[in-house]
Amino acid sequence: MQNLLHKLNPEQLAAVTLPPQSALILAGAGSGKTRVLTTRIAWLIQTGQVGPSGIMAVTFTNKAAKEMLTRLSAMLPVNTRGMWIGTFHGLCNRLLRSHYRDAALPQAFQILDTQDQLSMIKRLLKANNVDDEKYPAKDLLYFINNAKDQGLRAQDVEAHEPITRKFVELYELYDQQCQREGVVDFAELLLRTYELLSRNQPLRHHYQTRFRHILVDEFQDTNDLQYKLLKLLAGYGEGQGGALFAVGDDDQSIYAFRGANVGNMSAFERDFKVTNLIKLEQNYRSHGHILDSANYLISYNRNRLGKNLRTDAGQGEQVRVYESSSDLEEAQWIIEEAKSLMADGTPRNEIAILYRSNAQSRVIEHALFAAGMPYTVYGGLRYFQRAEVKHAIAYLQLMDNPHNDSAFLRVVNFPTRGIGARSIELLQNAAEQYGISLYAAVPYMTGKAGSALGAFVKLVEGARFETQNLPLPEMVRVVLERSTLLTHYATEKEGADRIENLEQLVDAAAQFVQEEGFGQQAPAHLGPQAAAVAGEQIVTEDGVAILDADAPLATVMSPLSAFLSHASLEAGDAQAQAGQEALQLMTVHSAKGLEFDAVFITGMEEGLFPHESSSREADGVDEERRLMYVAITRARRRLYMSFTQQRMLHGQTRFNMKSRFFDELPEESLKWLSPRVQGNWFANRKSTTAWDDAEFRNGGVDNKIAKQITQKSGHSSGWRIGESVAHAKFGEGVIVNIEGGAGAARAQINFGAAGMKVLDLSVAKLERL
DNA sequence: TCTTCCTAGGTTTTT
DNA sequence: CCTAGGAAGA
Repeated sequence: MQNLLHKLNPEQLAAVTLPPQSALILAGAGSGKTRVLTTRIAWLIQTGQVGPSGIMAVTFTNKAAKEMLTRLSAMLPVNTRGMWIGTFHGLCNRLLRSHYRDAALPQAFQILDTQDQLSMIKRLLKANNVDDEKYPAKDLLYFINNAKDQGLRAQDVEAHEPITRKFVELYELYDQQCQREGVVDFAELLLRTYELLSRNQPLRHHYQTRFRHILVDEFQDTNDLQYKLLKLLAGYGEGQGGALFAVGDDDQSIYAFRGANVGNMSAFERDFKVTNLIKLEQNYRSHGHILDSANYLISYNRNRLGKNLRTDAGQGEQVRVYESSSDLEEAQWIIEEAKSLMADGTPRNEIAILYRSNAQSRVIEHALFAAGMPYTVYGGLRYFQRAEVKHAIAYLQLMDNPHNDSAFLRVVNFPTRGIGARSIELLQNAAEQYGISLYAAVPYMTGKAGSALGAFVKLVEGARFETQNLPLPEMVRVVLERSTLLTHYATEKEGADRIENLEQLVDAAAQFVQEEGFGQQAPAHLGPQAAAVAGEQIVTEDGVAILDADAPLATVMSPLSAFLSHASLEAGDAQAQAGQEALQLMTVHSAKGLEFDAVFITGMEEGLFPHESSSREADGVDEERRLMYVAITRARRRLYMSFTQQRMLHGQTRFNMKSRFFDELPEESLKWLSPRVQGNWFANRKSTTAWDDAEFRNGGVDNKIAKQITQKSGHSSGWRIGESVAHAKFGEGVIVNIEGGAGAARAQINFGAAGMKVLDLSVAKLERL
C-alpha cells in the first residue's frame, strides 16, 4: 500500500487520503484521474476505514467500470465482488431486480434500448391515431427521455402549449404501456430507482448506511436525475449517508446535448458545502506546446471552475497546422504525414485521425483504402444492435416475458411465416380491446390469421419447454435453430456474416454464464439458501424482511433474464478491432479518455468545428471549444491541425473559413506548414505535392472536381472562388461564388459571423490574405 | 409478400 | 453524396 501512495504526486496523494467527507476533485486531462479513484478505494479499504461492501463507485461506461475493477484487483488482495462498481444503469438494474416488488415491476422486467423505445413510441402514436407529421415519434422520444433525465413524470411536466400538452398526454400513455408490457427504458431504470428510494424510507436508510463512500467518475457528465440519485444515496438533507467523492473536469464536458449538466459540479460544491476541492493539474501525457495550446484555448471559455495543466515533459514540438485546397488533398496530406511518422518509428495504432462529425470520415477512408493503409473506424453498430442478433434476442425475450410487444412484433413474422400486416392489425385491435399484450391476445384470433399466430405461440412455448432445464448457451443454440433464423440466413446472399454473428451469441452466453457465476444449478433451488448467505436483511415498513441487493444476480433472477439485461446494458464492441495495427479514425467525442502519440485534428473550419448548429444554442460555442480542448489533449508528442478551402458536404461543395479556434491558440506554439497560396493554387499544388498521384488523376469523382477547380480557378476579375479575403467592415471571409464579367463582377463572400454578402468587386475594397 | 423506386434528411453517444 | 425508411408495383 505504501508503495501505491509513494507513486502519487502531492495533489494526488492529498485527494486519495482525504478524510471521509464529500470532496470534489478537478482532474485535468491526463492527470491520473483513474489512478486517484482506484487508489482512493484501495486506501480506504486497506486502512480499515471501510469494508468492500461499503464502497459504491459509479461510471458512465462499462469500459470505465471494467478498467476500474481490473486496476483495483491488481492493487488489493480483496475480492472485488462485494464492491458496487458499475454504471449508473447497471447499479440501478441490480437494485430494481432485488426490490422489484417495491418498485412495482415484474422480476423479469426487460430493458428497452433506444431502438426498441422508438418502435414502441411509433406503435403508440399509431394506436392513438396521432398525426406523426405534427407529433414526430423522434420528438416524442426526445421529450420523454428529457423529462425522465430531469426526474419528471408526465404529471410533473409543465405544459403551456398545445403540442407540449399532447406530448405530456402521450408520455403518460407510454409509461402505462411500458408497465403493461413489463419493460423499462434506460432513463426509467434510474427514475424508478430514484422513486423507489425516495418513497421507501427503510430501504433508503439501509443503502445510505451501507455505502459509506460513493465515488463518481466523470462527474461533469451527470444529468439532473443522476445527481438527484447521488444526493439521495449520500443522504443529502437527512444527515446520514456516506461521503460523495466526485471526480470530474468541467473543461471536458461535451455531452450537454444528451442531458449532462456541468452545473452539477458547482451545485455539488454548494449543496454539500465542499471544503475539499483539489485540482489535479500535473499532466503526464502531453508535451508543453500541446498543453499550452489547450490551456490558451480553453481560457476563452467563461464560467470555468478554473485550472491550468502543466507538464515536466518539456516543450516538445510545435503544433503543425496545414491548409489544404480540398478535402481530398487534406486526406492525401494526412497519408503522407502518417507515412513519415511511421517511418520515424511511431506505431500505426498510435496515430489517430479525429474529426467533428462522422460524415467526414468517408473521404479519409477512401484515400486510406486507395493507399493500402490499414485503418480502423470507431463507432458504428455494436454487436447486440445488429439486426440478426436483435432478432435472436427477441425470441429469447419472448420466452422470458411473452408480454414484450416490441419483441413480439420484431419476430412474429421473421423469418416470414405468413403473418401479414392485416393479421397484425386484427391482433392489435384485440389486444387493445382487452387491454392485454399481443401474445395474450392470440387465443382470441380466429381463422387463418388465428392458426398462423397460434403456430407462432406454439413455437415460442415449445422452445421454452424444451430449454427450461438447459444451460443458457444450449438454450441459445436451440432457439437459433427452432426460430429457423440460421436456415433463413443460409439462403440469403450476404447471410454468412450474419450466421457468424448468430453463432457468436452462443459464445457470448457461455462467457456470460462463466463471468457472472451462474452455475449449472437451476435458479429455482437457489432462493432460500442463497438468501441465508448473501446480503443483509432489511426490515421494511410493513415488517417484511427482505434481502438487500448484494446477493449475486444468480440468486435473484434466471440466467436468461440476466443475460437479456446484459445484452441491453452492454451493447458490446463496435466491430473494428481487427487486432492488427491500424490507423485510428474516430470522432472527437469518441476519442475522449484515449491518448495517442500523434493526433490529427481534421476539418478545422467554421461551420464544421465549431459546428454551425452550435451557434444556435446558448453556450454552444463554449461546448465546441471544450470539444476542441478534448481533441488537443489526446496527443502525447505530436499534434496536427488541418483545414481546407473547399469541402464536399451533403453533395455540395462548401467553402469555409478556417476555424475561429486558430485565433485562440498561442502563435508561438503553432507551426504553419503551408503558406497561403496566391493566385491559381491548383496549378501550383499539382506539381509540388502528392497531387499528381495517378489514383487522384484517374479517379472518377476526383477528376470531376479537379476539372471543376481548373475551370473556376481563374476568373477574369482576377479573383477566384475559395480565396480568403479581408474586408474593412466584415472582416475575414471566403469567396464562395463570382458572377458577371471582368468589368461588372460581383462576388458572393462568406464572412462567417458577419454572414453571407454579395459585393461588387470593382467597388468593394478587398484584401488578399 | 417481396421488390424497387423515391424522398427526406444528414452533429456529437452511452446506457 | 449517401443512407434509411416509406410507399407503390410484381
